[in-house]
Amino acid sequence: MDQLSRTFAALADPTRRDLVARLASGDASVAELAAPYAMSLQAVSKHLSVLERAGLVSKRREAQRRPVHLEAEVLAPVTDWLELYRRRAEDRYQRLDAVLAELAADEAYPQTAVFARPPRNNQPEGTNR
Amino acid sequence: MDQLSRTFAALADPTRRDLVARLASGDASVAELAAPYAMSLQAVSKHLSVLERAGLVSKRREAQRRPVHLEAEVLAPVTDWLELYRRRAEDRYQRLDAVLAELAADEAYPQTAVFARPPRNNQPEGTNR
DNA sequence: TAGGTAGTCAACCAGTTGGTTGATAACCCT
DNA sequence: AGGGTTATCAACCAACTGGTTGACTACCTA
Repeated sequence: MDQLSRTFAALADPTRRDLVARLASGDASVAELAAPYAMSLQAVSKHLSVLERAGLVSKRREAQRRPVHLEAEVLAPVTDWLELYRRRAEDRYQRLDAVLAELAADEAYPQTAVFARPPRNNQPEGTNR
Repeated sequence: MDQLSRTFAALADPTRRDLVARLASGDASVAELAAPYAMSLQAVSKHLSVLERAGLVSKRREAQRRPVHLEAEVLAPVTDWLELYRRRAEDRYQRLDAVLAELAADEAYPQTAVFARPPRNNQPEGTNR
């Protein structure tokens, strides 16, 4: 699985998002993190492993404790990806408005023209999971 | 499953992200979308259903075709969530720098003090899946 | 009206996920 | 040395995911 997929997948769980949210205001041990939830410590530990494999979190060692630290930088590529396509779709929308206005001014048959695009041929970054 | 989880989960797959990327530059039919991939039309149709349940995409009806349209607005809450915690962690990091500088100026034992936080007690938005 | 095209639905399968319990490791403190 | 904490590891389980194939529906067109 690629990095971006791992990050999105890691954040696709309410408990894990809550962990990230809490870690944003400071490091905490596994037991501290686990306390509020109605699930076993092991389950929380697993959630933290998922976050760790996604690079969202790191643990250092301090006696028996394993203080967890949020690595917030890795959120940046995710935001970038989202912004890229949000913006692109928005731009296209505005261009569409312009095109429609122009068509209306000319003579115009409806939106079918907008719809016929040259077939693209890009592969996804990696199709397997 | 909550909305945010559905959206993150929908984007946690390279094929689905590629679909979103391609749809950002214009609507397309299911067959058009499926063409580049080495998987069945049904598989792509399933991916589109996932995107649709997440609200990222809508289909209209046009003869036999089902042109798919990207609903880019729903990306906004995701970006918002990410930005909130990225920024919060960043702020804390800078505050930490300040604190450490001050401690160093005073006398200071290491970062253990930063570590002891009052135990929080918030539940995640919904723990079940 | 018959046939091709576009798409969905249903059943199935292997692998992953999110949780459980029990055992074990590593460390601090008497 | 022994006991209590903190955390991980391992085995297990039910539910979900991402893919397959086959059958079906809906529509256009000759």
